[in-house]
This record gives sequence, structure tokens and C-alpha cells, in this order.
Amino acid sequence: MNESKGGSVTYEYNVIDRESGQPIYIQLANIIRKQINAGKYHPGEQLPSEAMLVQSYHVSPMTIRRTINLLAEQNIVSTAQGRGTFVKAVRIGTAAFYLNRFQEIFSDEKATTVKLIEARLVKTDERTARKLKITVGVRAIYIRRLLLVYNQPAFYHCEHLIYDPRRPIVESELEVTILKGLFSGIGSPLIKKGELQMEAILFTKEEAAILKTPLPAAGLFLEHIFFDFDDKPVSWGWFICLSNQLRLHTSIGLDLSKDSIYDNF
Amino acid sequence: MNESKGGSVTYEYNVIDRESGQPIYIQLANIIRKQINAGKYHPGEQLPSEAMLVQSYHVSPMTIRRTINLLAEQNIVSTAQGRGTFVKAVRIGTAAFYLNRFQEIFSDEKATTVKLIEARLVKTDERTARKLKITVGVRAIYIRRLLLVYNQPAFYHCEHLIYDPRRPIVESELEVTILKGLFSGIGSPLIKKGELQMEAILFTKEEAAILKTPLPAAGLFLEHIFFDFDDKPVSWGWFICLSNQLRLHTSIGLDLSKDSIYDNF
DNA sequence: AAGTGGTCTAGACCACTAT
DNA sequence: TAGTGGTCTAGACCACTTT
Repeated sequence: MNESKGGSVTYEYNVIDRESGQPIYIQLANIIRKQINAGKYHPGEQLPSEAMLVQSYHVSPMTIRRTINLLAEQNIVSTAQGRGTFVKAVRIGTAAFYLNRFQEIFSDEKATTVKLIEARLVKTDERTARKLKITVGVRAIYIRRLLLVYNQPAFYHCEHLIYDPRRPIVESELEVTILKGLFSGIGSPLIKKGELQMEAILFTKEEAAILKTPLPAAGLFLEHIFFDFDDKPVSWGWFICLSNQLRLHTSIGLDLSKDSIYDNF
Repeated sequence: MNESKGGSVTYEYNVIDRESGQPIYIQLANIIRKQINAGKYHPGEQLPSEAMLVQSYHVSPMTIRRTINLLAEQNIVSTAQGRGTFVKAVRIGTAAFYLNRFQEIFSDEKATTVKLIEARLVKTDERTARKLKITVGVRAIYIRRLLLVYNQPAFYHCEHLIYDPRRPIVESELEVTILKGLFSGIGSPLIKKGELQMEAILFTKEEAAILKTPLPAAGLFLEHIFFDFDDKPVSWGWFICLSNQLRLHTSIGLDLSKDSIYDNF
């Protein structure tokens, strides 16, 4: 019943299997992706029009649209109303480095332990006050932690938290804190958004000592600010680590390994 | 004609304007995003079912689906078949750092100039041969360039290119090369995919001298391999720069500034 | 005018989850 | 069994581009 017209039983892999359970629009996207990969359409070239694809694959226009949308989201094709759909060329600017490796480390509860180095109330200095949008001298919680992966120092974390006297600090919270969910995958319901910035830095003496690395050493500095639902900053801080702890890699262009759309993390 | 039933002229901003030209599914996504932002739904809470939304906003199920899909793509909600749609909590692992700033620099032809430091045929060493998947000792093109932004050294680029004797090297190509399109936005039709890796490094004496920076200095190392449509590596190399040349920042969670879907780069 | 992508409808049918 | 999200149809209508 899935044979193409003509009655031949020749196996065609560029054909939709309606029994497979995989959505048609994904099957179609994979078919087109394979065709591009095989060189049937080169960057800059035009794909068949949606009307043509509707005829070729015997699906509804809406389904073709979903297919094209999917490919467009994945930066494989671009669409131009009135002109057509075209294969995109690889551009380095579309590269994205994700922190999922970072999260993996933090959610591995067996391997990762948190060592509290310091936690105290401090009077905020100018910079901290500016970041947390409070007045200089107002008290804030200052926490320093060392995160060990398989008992090896991996991340040094400094953090300034808004101090709310109505919510007394529970000792045990300091090692894990509000932010735990941000890494473990649960997420904090109190945080609305965050801003992150990454830089390469030279380690200070103290940082090198804490991370047990000889000087001079270079590493990554990952700054974060988190905001609550009133758009007020609640946490400002940074992670410092050796580059090999946070290897950032990505790929651009066609990658047939991401056959499925279910690669959300 | 756009008044809600009851004849009242009270202005409601959480209402769909069918004359606005903006697609309904985007308007609806913005409305829901604003409601989440305003605290109407908190992370972990369930959104109204799609059937409810169909009734509330008088649109078809398909349109609601597109809205929910859009919010899911933007990591704002998550869907679970049979259970419902839920507001997502902020998770640091969803952060993505983009190289669009990198591309901006390279496509600004007025500000950016390329200075060729060295270009010659070399016999490949073990590492280069491995990366380019060729035999050790086979000739390759080795190019070193300095990219200046407003006449200041910004990026130091080393690159190994497959040498194809059938295509003689044109002198003038060396300063711009095949890869130009990768940055300028045109893209190369010969490249199918690329792999990128980023690290923090200590500058060598040579690198510091070229980038006119005192030692010791830390910077970013961006390695790239590009593949052609035969999945053969054609270029392996790396960019080295000071961290401030490639500031990497991003935000996670709700961000009302990305109202439109048209923020592709 | 003909062809292109883009949105939207008003359902049908299915798979999954809870009760 | 009732409610949920997920896919798909077979069109209609629109905006835009090219000829």
C-alpha cells in the first residue's frame, strides 16, 4: 500500500511511511535534508515550490508548510515570499554555543559536591550595589563555593544575594541555595530571567590556589545576574573554571545526526 | 468592529487585532508571554487547555497550536501530551552564546581589514594531517592572517587549506579566500558544514606580539573545521583574540523585547 | 497574470494521562 | 471515560515577486 504508482515494489527511501508513527512533516524534512546533503540542491538553489511538493508527496499544503518551517528554523533553508524557498549557505554567525554540558555536570548529583568556602552578610560595595540595583552599604549575602566533580576542583563560584530580613537564612540552604534548580533541571519558580556573560580571564593567585592550578593560567569567567518576577535582581555572581571544564563546541550547517526534532534539553 | 462583545469601547490590550497585519499566532504568543511576565501564570503552573484558548480567543485549534509551539520553541512553556501545557522555569542549561557579534565585525567592510602575514605550501605534520584527514607529508596551504578592526589588531587567524593542484592559487585570493562568505553573510556554496570549538588560552609570545598585548594575557581560541559536500575537510584553523573582541552574552527566561519572531540574523 | 510563500479555518482522528 | 496535546486535511484568502 506504500508502493509508488506503477506497482513496482522497488524500495524507495525517499518516500513517506504513514504507518511509521513519525510525523509526516518530520519525515519530509528529513527527506529534503538528505537530498540537500546528497547534493541534489546546493546552497543558493531553489527548492520545488510548496505546491509542487504537495503534489509530489500527496500531503496537504499545511503539512508542507510545517516541513519548510522546520527546515527554516534549523537554518537549512530560507524562504522569501513571492520568490521561493532556497538552500542556505553555511554562515559562521549562526553558530551557537550551549551550556548544556555545564548543566550536565551540575545535575550529576553523584559526581558533584559543593563545598562552602565562605558565607556572610556584607555591606555592598559600589559595584555590587550597582549590579543588584540597591543602595551602597545595604547588607547583602556573600557566598563563595567550590564545586568539585569527582573530588577535583572544577568551578569556583562567587555570588551576591539580596538579603531579605523577613526570610532568615537557613544554614543548610547555603550549600545548595535557591540557584540549585537552575542547574539540576528543576528550575526556580522565583526567577523570571537571567543574563549571562562569558569572558576569558587570567587567574588571580587566589583563584589558581582554589582551583589547584599553577600560575599563570587562563580560564573562563561566566557572570550571571538573575531577576525575580518584579524584574529586581536577586543574585549576581560568577563562575570561574579551567577551559577544559566547560568545553564549548558546536556545529553549523547540515548535520544529519539531528534527524529528530526531539533533541530539546 | 474590533470591540469585544458588549459594545463597550474599553481598550483591552489582551485582545487580538485581526486588522493589524501581525499574524494571530504571534499576537497570541505575545499576549500569553505578557501574562506570564505579569505573574498571571508562574513557572510550573498549567496554562488553559488548547480547547479553552480556542473558545476564549475565537480562533481555530491550528492557530492555538502554532502559538503554543512558538512559546515552546522559545523555552517559555513545555507541553506534555495528555497532561497539559506548563510554564517553564528558567534553566541555565538553555543558555546559548551566539557568534553574531563575530560576524558583525567581519561583515563591516569599512572597519575591517585583512593583513596577510604568511601564506605558503607546507608539508602537513601529524596533527594537521589528522584534522584534514589526509596523509602526513602531503602538501597543504598554510595561511596566517591578522584582522584589524579600525586599524587595531583584533583577530589572529591561522588556517590550513587542502591544496588542490588543479586549482592554482590566485595571489589575491589569499587575503580574502574561500572563507570570506562565511563571515560576510554570503556563505560559501562549497561548504556543507562546519565544526567549532572554543577555549580560553594563555597567549604565546608570538600571539601576544601579533595582537600587541603585554604578557601574560588570556584570550579566546576559536577552532574551526569546514567540510565540503563530500564530507571532506577543506579547512582547519583557529582564531585567537582578546576576550573583549568577542564578548559573549545572552539571556535566558522571559524577555519581552523579542516580541517578534523576525529576529533571525 | 501567474506563481510564490504565509496565514487561517473547522473540523477529524489519534495517543497519552488522569480518574 | 473525559480531558489533554499532536497531527493532518482540503481548501480559502492574502501579500509579494516576477514576467
